[in-house]
Amino acid sequence: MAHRQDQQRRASIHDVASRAGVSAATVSKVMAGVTTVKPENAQRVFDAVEQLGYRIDPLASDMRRAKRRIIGAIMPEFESEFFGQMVTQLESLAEQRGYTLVAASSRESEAREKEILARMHDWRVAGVVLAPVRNEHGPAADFMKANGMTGVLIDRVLSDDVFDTVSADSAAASAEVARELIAKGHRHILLVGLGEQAATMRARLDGFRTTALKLAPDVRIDVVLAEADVEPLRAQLREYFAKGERPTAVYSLFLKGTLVALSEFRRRGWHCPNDISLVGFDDAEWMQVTWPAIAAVVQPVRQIAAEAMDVLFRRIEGEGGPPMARLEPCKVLMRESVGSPGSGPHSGGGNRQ
Amino acid sequence: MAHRQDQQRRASIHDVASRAGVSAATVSKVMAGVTTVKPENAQRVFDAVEQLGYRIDPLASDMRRAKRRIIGAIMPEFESEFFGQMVTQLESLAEQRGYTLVAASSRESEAREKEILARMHDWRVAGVVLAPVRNEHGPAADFMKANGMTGVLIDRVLSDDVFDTVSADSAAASAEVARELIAKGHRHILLVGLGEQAATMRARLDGFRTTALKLAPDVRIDVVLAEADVEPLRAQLREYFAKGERPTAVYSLFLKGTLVALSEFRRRGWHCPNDISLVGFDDAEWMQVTWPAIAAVVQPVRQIAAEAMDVLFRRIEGEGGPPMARLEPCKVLMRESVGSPGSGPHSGGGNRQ
DNA sequence: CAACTCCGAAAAATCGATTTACTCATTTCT
DNA sequence: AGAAATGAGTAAATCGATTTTTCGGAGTTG
Repeated sequence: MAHRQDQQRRASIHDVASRAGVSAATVSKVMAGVTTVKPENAQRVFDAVEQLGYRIDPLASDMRRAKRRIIGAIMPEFESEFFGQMVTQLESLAEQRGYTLVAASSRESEAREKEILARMHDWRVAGVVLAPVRNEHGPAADFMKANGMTGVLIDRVLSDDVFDTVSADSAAASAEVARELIAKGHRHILLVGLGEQAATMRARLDGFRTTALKLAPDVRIDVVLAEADVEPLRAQLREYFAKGERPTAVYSLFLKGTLVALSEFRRRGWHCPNDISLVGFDDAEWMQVTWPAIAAVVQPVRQIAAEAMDVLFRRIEGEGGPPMARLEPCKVLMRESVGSPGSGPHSGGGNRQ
Repeated sequence: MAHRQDQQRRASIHDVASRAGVSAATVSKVMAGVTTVKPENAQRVFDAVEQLGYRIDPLASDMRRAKRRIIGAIMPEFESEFFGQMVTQLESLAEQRGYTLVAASSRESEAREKEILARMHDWRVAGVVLAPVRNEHGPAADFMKANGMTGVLIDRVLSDDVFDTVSADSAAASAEVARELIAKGHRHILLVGLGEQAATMRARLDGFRTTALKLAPDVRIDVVLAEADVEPLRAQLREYFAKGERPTAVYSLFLKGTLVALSEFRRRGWHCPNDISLVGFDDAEWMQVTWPAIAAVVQPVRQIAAEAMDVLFRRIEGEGGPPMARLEPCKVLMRESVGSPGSGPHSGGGNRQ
């Protein structure tokens, strides 16, 4: 039982040492599980530890080593299920290896990303899991390279010449979406994306286009790409529909795009899947309880997190070799928001609002 | 310009000191902004700092003080918008004061909650923001009290005899929901909740019931309360409807309950608001883009975070006085999922699945 | 029996800052 | 003028561990 010290300062290794009648070095060895300690002394140490409720101070413990047992995680935001689950996973994996995870949100800003990184460098973190705002070529990755930091890039990346990367296999998933939509008879499809995340978006776009065109050379694929923010995307989308464009299906290349598409459908009084079909990259819990349920590409969060931490720790332990670029396979959940064109009333441009 | 040190170890305060031709103590004073330093020496220090790219090592800097400049945050989960926004806010507020936020997820487990707390105690965090899994009377709060930790409890709490608490004003919000539903003519309303979070749930429940009964003494209020988990709630809800119960409105007292209610409506082919009205405690981004948009109580995340950090730092700085229990007002967004009973086809127990 | 190797443990150095105590000069006050 | 107060700075102690070095004694060897 170890109470009674309460608010006063906690027992240090020296307190344990003097209580056990040994030196601090011996206590340190016992705690580290070194075998060259006389069993009798080890027992005295254990007893003292028990009586004083002693626990190693991780801060002091990390002081001497060049790399502290801290992993930094930088995510663009914490508000979505994807990054929420990602942080949960990363934290759990770091903890399993005796590391502390310090997570920070770059709030979709590259400037902040770099600031956070500098702070983590100050903390001398052993490694960083960076989900860049834009892609692998931003200032954050440069900073990491310039300062010789150990890290792994995830999510909005494809490959890098210095860091390992782990992301969802956007191209393959998009190809599958293409197969499904073409098979359902869609021949006029709108893709909605964000230009900033260049490589990933391109992979999703090309993955879709290549497969769609192969299966149906006559398919018409329109693309609405906003530069950086979501609101401009809404405006562009509105303009696109205002021109009278009437695709039979929309494939949103990212989560917020799915929200925007849905709300634009609402404005016009279009219902899925009768008036238009919808598939979104990235799944969310609500998508299966709404009516209709929204079809989505499910990213393998756990695998991405596990793989990222795996390769990160291998690098921390000094493993060499060229950086690897992992792509983890997604699942595509075709739900009610996808149907065949023309199977419903297809009410046309009625505007409800 | 400070590059060129790259992977080798970073400059320490002694490196700066010798380059500037002063002692480490002087460098420390300059960095801390102490005025009793000759301007000339201060300048030499600044120059050396610039040239070496020196930055204080927060770990070493914290070594001596009893309370490190770290704030711990423990949330039940990271996957929901509410806690995601909360962590983002808390991180931002901690950073503003020069503190580092270490966030951890208890994953809805009180056992884990206590483990995390023990680890944070090891880190000698200056303070903890705890959003308990259950309520303010769990083992985690006990641990904090037993060890004299500084902290503030948020979200699923009402008040405590030791710690300050900050949460949404559940009762007032629920009273407003009651007013709205009664005004719309509802006289048979189902409340859906989770028993584990006793006090908060009770506040929402009582807040609703009191006001509803005052305005319409003839109202019938049913309650389906699951003990701990969400799946049992689904089963109970299914059983409730299977009995032939047919309330005209459902008020879910927590987010997951809203999801469950919606999916049960789906199973039976009921649409909002024609067949049944729905209001949920806790808002989410998707709720305004689905059809119908789901009415919800919006919790004041920013205010809760700001108030929590405010009072926490006051306590860290030694402010005494009895613990305070803050309740922050919510907003109620009445959206399309709420209508008047009998205004639609009210199709009865049609089962789609 | 002296020289040598091992073992286990203690003493001391180290990590990178902060803080205390103390040393000279200057001022300031009486 | 002499005492006290202030200024500016340094050396050393400190925080709580880990790691390196040193040391005493037991056991081996020639």
